Amino acid sequence: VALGYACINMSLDSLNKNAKVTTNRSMIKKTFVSRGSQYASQLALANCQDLFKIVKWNEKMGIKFFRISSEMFPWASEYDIKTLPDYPEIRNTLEIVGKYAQSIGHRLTFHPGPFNKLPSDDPNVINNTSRDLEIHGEVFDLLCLPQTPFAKINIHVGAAYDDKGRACKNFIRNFKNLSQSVRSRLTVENDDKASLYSTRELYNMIYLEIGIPIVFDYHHHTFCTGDQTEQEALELAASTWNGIKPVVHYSESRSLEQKDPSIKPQAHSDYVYKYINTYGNDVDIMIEAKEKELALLKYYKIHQDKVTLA
DNA sequence: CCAGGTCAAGGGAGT
DNA sequence: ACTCCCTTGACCTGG
Repeated sequence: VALGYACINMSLDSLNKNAKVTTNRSMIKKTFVSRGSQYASQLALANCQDLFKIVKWNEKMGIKFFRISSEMFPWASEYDIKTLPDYPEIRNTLEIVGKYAQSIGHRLTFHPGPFNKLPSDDPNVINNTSRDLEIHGEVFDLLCLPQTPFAKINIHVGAAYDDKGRACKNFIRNFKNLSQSVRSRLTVENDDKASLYSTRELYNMIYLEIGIPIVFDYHHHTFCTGDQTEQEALELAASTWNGIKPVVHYSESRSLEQKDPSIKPQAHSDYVYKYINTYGNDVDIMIEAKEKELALLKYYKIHQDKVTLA
């Protein structure tokens, strides 16, 4: 069981402005319009170089699991990465990072954003979604990571349109048009509202049709159980990974942590406190907490007697 | 240097 | 019809 954290390293990101280490350099549209992919290239290269620093920092701390930010290439949908002025250096950097990560057993994953809507009927939406997913596949290929869900690209189904059966059929049809680079890595995650997809629904409507693994999210499960216990849903999801170690997501309620009922219950806490019960299953746990690796290390400290980092 | 306003995308939910 | 929220806050401007 490896513990992981997502996208931002607080320890390195909160250094002073010139020294900060981050993979999230970005820009608003106005800046992209005026400065274009030249500037995007600079930001992307700096992001890739800092990814290496984060992975090395993780290794030093004993952490073996990290979610890469989808903002590494700002405005990536608007250009071809291979045409960037810094492409040779970017490619070289990513190859070094990925091979280093593989050599030390450090797992890297992606979680593209909520605008990816594979169930859509709108060809423009499908184009945008495919484009975004393909970029994630391309970056994993540049990192020389395996075309398996070990390097997962995890998304939500994304829509129900009052007809989950039809939505999932669309999802599957559009899935089949994606490249091998994406299809081989794609996973789906259970949702945090009853109107969307429980683990059981993902199993029946997605996994049984196309065999892609399910990421079980503990916190989401409490809002959308599909009439399964936590253990049942976790084990159903874990059964879909076909030899690759499953990933689960863990977070706790911010509303309870901050003792503020006005915060919506789905929001994530700064830290996590409870022991994460995996019911004896060998899984990697992505801890989704606002304080990132600090939350991970604190969790490890609290539960040191029964938890290992990796 | 800082706080406050703003920011690509699609869908769902609350107003 | 409008606004906010979501993977993951970060960018930019005006003071």
